Amino acid sequence: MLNDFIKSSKAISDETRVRILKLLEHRELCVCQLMAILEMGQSTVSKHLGILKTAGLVEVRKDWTWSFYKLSKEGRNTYNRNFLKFLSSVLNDDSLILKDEERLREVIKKDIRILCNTGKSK
Amino acid sequence: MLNDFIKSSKAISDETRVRILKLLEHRELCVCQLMAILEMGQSTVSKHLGILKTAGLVEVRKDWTWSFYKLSKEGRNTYNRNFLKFLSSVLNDDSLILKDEERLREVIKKDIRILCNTGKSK
DNA sequence: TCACTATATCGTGATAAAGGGATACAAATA
DNA sequence: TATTTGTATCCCTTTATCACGATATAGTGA
Repeated sequence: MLNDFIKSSKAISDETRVRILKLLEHRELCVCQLMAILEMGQSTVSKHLGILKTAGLVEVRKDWTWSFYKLSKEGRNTYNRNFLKFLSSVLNDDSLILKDEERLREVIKKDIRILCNTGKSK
Repeated sequence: MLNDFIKSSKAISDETRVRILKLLEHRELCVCQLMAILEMGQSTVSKHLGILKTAGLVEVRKDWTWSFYKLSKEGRNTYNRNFLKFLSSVLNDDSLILKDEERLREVIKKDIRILCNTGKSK
């Protein structure tokens, strides 16, 4: 109850996680794509996704070896739909969010196998 | 922009502050009344109120020697009205929130001068 | 089976936040 | 002026959070 609410609001009260959620409003993304857009390490991105998943704000779909994350439609947590709806209505003209969307467009042009390979070690 | 959003969401992602905001939905309250309801130290309550005020979620009215806090109607921060509206629609049947409201009813029965005197030292 | 790849988890150091005691301050009172 | 009162601020300790490197795991392909 209160704990669920706190968990969700803590989840959305981090810049990186808000950026991720705003990106996922456009389409599902895997970890390495998010790494490329956010320019952050793999463990960092993965942990943030874990927090969002634990809060019930996103869900995962395994495809081949990739984990594709997307905004959760239902959400076992009552508040999540409201949080996500609220979030979708704001920050759409924020400069950082716009820059992320710009990078998103670049990233999805590329073949995911090449992107993820070059994204990490050789 | 993003920073304002993060600041507001951080402000509401703490149990004590959510309890305060839910109490302020009913009426304005001074620090010592909140101390009595929350059973927390004066500095703790004051600090939380400071965070809420900085985020623009509450505003203060000085009356005599008391600082009465209430939910801010306008809010320089665009998101606050939405956050407060959202908050008012949830947690109304949470057990802790209900208990706080119970205590609120007891507290507002008492003369504020007596309450605040006994609330602290001697 | 062995190596590779994408992701998850663990451990760590740095930073921030929570709670509370002590102190500072401003307004009211004596 | 000295004192009291309500609140804000400072300092300290404990706990949480962030970012990252290193390691673990699970699935794929040879």
